[in-house]
Amino acid sequence: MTDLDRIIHEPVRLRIMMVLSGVDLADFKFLLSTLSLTKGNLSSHMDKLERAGYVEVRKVFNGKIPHTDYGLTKAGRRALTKHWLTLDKIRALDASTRKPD
Amino acid sequence: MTDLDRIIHEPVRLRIMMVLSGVDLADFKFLLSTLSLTKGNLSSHMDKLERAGYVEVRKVFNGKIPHTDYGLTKAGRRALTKHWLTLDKIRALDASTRKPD
DNA sequence: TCAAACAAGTTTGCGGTATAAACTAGTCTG
DNA sequence: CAGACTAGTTTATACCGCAAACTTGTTTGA
Repeated sequence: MTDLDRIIHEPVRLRIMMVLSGVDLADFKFLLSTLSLTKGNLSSHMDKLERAGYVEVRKVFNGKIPHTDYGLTKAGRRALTKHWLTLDKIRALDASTRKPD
Repeated sequence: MTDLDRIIHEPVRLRIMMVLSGVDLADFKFLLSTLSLTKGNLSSHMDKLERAGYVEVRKVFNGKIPHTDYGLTKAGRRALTKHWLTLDKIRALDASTRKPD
């Protein structure tokens, strides 16, 4: 009940997921500059999110230049919503474990 | 601004901090059963929190039996409050990065 | 034309860490 | 006094985040 999904909980990925939740698609460069990450770091996080089934990757060519877009999947949106609910529960733990007077 | 303190962010420690924030002191056994951890796991997390200056450890003898109590320090309470504020900011990221229509 | 610079990511290596199992130091019980 | 119990601590392992180095291909300039 208070179990956090570590795929999403990782600070960088939590921010990635939140940014993606606000748009339909975001490309690599946009995420890179929005979140101030190195390319390697972003790449490996996106890979993890894709393997988890939380983001969908769409690779296309704009003319001759490769371009990568990312978007949340349904499962990703669900998992993100659930994650915040779980955090809310943890946030309420102080009251629920306080010893009675 | 959206930088999370990894000492606190770790799921088990976030729960430990929240439980401690609801009481003056909690002992090892209480935390162990409340959070369903192994002793080794709890011990090393408490060590990390102590080194970070977020919890204070009080070791006493109840008769001949050793007893360990933990409580949040002022710095610990401050850091925990700040952590939730930072999470609130991340939670608002979807709105702030959404592209204008 | 062909080398140097650039673009868009991916792979690799390193340092750090969460976890449970094994251990420690001391106490109680039969 | 041997074996079980208490209350933790230390150790070993397997995983993981991060930046640097690499890859594959394209554009520029001399």
